[in-house]
Amino acid sequence: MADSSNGPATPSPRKRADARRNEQTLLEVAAAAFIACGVDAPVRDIAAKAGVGVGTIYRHFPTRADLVVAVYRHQVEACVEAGPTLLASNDSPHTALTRWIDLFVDFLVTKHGLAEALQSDDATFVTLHAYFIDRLTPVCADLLAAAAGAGEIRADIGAFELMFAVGNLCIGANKDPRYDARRVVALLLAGLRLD
Amino acid sequence: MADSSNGPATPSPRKRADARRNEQTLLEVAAAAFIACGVDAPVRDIAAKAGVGVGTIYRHFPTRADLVVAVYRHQVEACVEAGPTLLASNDSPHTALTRWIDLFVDFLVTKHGLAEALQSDDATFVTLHAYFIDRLTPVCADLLAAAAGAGEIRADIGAFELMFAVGNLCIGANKDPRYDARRVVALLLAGLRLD
DNA sequence: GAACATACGGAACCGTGTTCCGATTAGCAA
DNA sequence: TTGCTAATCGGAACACGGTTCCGTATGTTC
Repeated sequence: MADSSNGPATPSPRKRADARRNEQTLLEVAAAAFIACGVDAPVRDIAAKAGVGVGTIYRHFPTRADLVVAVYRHQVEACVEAGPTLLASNDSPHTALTRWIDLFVDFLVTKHGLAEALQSDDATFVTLHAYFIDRLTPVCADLLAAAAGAGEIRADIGAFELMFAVGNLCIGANKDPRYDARRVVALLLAGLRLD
Repeated sequence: MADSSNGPATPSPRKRADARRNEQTLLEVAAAAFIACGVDAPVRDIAAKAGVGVGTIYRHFPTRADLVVAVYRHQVEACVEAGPTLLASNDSPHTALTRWIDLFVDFLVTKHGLAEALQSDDATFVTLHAYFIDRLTPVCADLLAAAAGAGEIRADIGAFELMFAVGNLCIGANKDPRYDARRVVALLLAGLRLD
């Protein structure tokens, strides 16, 4: 579903040159706006900064989720690919799991408002949630299975549940210095250990 | 600050009779609306169901947080009082802590949208967050200190951080059957254990 | 029952997301 | 180069929810 539904991902050569240019500009401007205002950056602001009308945004990215996914796709895919790599390069699957979760947490924590958006009940964001789950849950499942197989962790937690929990723990990560998402996530992973 | 700032808490006899009546009606209607639509229930809806104008709501509860706090005050206070009680009635402080957190999780999970609101970056809700933290953090701190003192848990987590984390884990608790906030919170508490 | 303060209602305003259509322009063929 | 056509654009207009404000209504007091 990822690539078949939304054209924006694959800059098909059938598109007009100005359309491709606008799409590119929008991606850059949106990335900047997300850093500045979070993923809820007003549509009009993004349009204005990109020098286009709001209609142009909606034509390229029908929902906000489409835009967010387009902006962060590279980083999510990098995270997907890091899973097997970490598993191969670490003796302990639990270490690999921890490192991978760290990667994910780093990603979420540095993207202002992303973790919040992932849990927003706004219908616009269900696609976003689905994308993250679709891509990352299988990777997490492999890491979990490896760690459980090695007898390092209990086997009674699902990949979905873990991803969901970690995502939640990243919400508001930069709001108060007394809260450190990384530390709490580490605690959760510690709770998973068997020995 | 809790009682000095917002009249709604103390039904001062200086208020007009119709005002007190409206306030009561609003509390009841709001409670029902929160169950039906979550704490984001449209102001106009609540006003309409209560048979008053929107202005009346804003006069009694200037911010949404005021209304939410008024609706849930009793339950929050019950949670506050449960802390010392549990500590007294359980041999193991860790058990008391676990039970108390369970209470808190139950409260959040059954209040549609409350956990989300607690972390909303909407300025309207910072007061709500502050109220919960003000009331519950000290209780949690006592439980943590007792458990740490008994050597049952590590001492390197603050009450604020734990409350924050638990609150976060309750977000979206009823959204997907694969995610069980209670189970994940239990895992987090397990990660705290020393044994 | 008159005068006053208090409280009420809801119209109006504002900021955002979203839709829609007339104007514009890239791409192409003659 | 010029003219045609379809793809694309821009932004006005609409929808919706929160918030403010003030003329009106009503409880309260004397």
